Amino acid sequence: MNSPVHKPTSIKDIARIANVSSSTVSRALHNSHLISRRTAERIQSIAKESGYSASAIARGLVTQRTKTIGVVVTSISDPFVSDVVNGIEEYANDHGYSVFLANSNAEPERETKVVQSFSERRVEGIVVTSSRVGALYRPLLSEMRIPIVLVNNQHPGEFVNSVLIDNVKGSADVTNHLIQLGHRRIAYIGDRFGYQSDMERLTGYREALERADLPFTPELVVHGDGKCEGGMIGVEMLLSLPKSPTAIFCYNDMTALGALRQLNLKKISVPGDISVIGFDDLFIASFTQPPLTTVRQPRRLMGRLAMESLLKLISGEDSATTIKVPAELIVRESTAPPREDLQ
Amino acid sequence: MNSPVHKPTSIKDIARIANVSSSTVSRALHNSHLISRRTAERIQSIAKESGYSASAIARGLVTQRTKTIGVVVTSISDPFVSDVVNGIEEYANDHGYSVFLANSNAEPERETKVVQSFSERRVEGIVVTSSRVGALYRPLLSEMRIPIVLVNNQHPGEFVNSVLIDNVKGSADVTNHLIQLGHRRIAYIGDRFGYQSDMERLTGYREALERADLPFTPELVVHGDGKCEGGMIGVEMLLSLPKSPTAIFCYNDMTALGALRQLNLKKISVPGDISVIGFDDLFIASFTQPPLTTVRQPRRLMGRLAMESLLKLISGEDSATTIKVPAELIVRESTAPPREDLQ
DNA sequence: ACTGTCTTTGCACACGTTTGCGAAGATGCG
DNA sequence: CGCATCTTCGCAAACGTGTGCAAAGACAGT
Repeated sequence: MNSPVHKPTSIKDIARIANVSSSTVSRALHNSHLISRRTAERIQSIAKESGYSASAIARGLVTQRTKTIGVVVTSISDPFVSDVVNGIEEYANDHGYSVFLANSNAEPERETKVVQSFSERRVEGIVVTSSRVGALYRPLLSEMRIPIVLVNNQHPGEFVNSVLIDNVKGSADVTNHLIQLGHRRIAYIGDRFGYQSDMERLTGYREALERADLPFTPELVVHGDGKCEGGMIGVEMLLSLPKSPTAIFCYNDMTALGALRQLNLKKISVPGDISVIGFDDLFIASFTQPPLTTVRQPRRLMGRLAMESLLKLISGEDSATTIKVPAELIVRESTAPPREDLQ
Repeated sequence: MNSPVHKPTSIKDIARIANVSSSTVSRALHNSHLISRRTAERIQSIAKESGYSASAIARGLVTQRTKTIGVVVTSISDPFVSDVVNGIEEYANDHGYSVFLANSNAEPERETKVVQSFSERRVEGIVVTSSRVGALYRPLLSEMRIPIVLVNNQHPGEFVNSVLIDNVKGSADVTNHLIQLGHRRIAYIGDRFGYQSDMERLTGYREALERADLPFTPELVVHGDGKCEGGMIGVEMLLSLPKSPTAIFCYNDMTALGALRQLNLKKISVPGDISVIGFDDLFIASFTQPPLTTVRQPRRLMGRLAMESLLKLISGEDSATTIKVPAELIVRESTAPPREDLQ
């Protein structure tokens, strides 16, 4: 009646019922060829009707393989992160792995605590997404020898495997798209100074200009903050130039959102007067006014690739240390040829 | 050099170094009062410098407590879900629990497989968010006696604990807000027929009308699909009425998004000609044109409450079977008094 | 009938930890 | 000094499963 702890049926219980040894039961449940079909089926039916559920922890203890991995994220609320985790979980689950999830909230001490916990749980691998504290993993990694894969890490050291987006190529695609539309004065609103992804996107922008024999104009590059406010301020700065740009490439969609809002406030038509383009293809990008041209990161794919890479590491293969995935330009309605009188 | 599997140092290794028994080491690491301070400190320092990491699985095997819980979600990519999970993970982690995450993709067979996996992993509890297959858990629940908490489940059976949003109250708040602004013809664009949350929101809407002595007009209630398209079609239907409503209450923000889009297409001003209001307070709600008045669900709080409830169940307490959390009206710029000539 | 091979099963140990119990030593009290 | 109590530690069992090895039985070949 009131049994607070209900002991699940074990392999020994079944052995007793079937009148065999526990090792026979273990083998029968694994369809070992060492057991005759008759007794195997008999044991399996007993197991089924007694509601047997094998203990993964006992198995893990003896096999030394837990079939679990840990993923640590800054915040699962971040839409980018949750999509990546979606891909990781899917791939992991399809390969018999369960995943531990932990938020770090970008706090280093919490991050170490989480990794320590994963270590005690004997996860076979770890994937870290969007963390800025990559260096922190070096001692832990070498000490406990757990394979680690980073995805879109801000400071990917050479010592770990990682999958990351091809920022340079994606950014060049954006710029080329604008150039082909006829734009010649193209601005860039970046993130805060020093972020690797921001620098890479700036690089792509400059390379594309150079290839098209267009001049690089330092005044057309301003810094935002990766958020809405930065986009608004960035636009304000660009509009105060003696000659405004005809197109604005924003570091990410949030920045573009701010840019759109500020342009709307100023009664400047998009894309009639100025074209705007973002990066990330957040859910919101297709619902702005006008729908935003942007660059899509294959987030779920990146998660799957990270997990695939991790499984290779676990099985002992030396997989490629870094995987670079292509970004995809998504053309919507916020970009158009420049007004003729402004060209 | 090439040791593919690196055995972590165990309690026995430390015992050998410290020249004591393994049980002494175990107690020393737990700061047991059975061990003298001197030897305890000696052992702890040895453990630290040898990089010892206790095996949670071995511990779990003997203590019969894994300190893990499982959370199964339809999709972690859903912003509602990811916020709830954020709250769950935070509360769980603060109480020493690790969480397994698994997507069900709303596929029943995958859901059972996942729960089976959790069972084998000997999780101490399970929380399920936004699932429609609640009934599926009854046999599993009774069979393996694992505490389960549901959050915002579509069919919360009486047999499980659950935390859910107060749809009726939130919906009544919305309707009252519109009534106080002076609206008398208020429309409702619902979800597909038969969903519990939709029916509850409709109930709140009707109750508020009744309390204000306003008539309930069946033509003003149309069905959407919980998505953007449903909102667009719903608006179209409402505009074809002989007398259009002056305000539209949408089942959720996505529906409201569609409504805004369609109204914009028809050159109908919001909130000048028609007020629009949503439900959920998705991230996007503050970025629409105009920013959307809506109802906020305290998603992280719901996650924390679910985990708190689950921990009580695990410790044997009979916690309240259902927790109802209040929704909060967020007034932005998509609602205003009706045009005087339309009142 | 003897030997050898193949099939099927059980014994025993291992995985790494916790914990009840007993024992040894230290200490206190009369 | 005798005895009781307290402190500190080790022994051994247990958790539930997997697996090498031996053994028992079945069977075929000579």
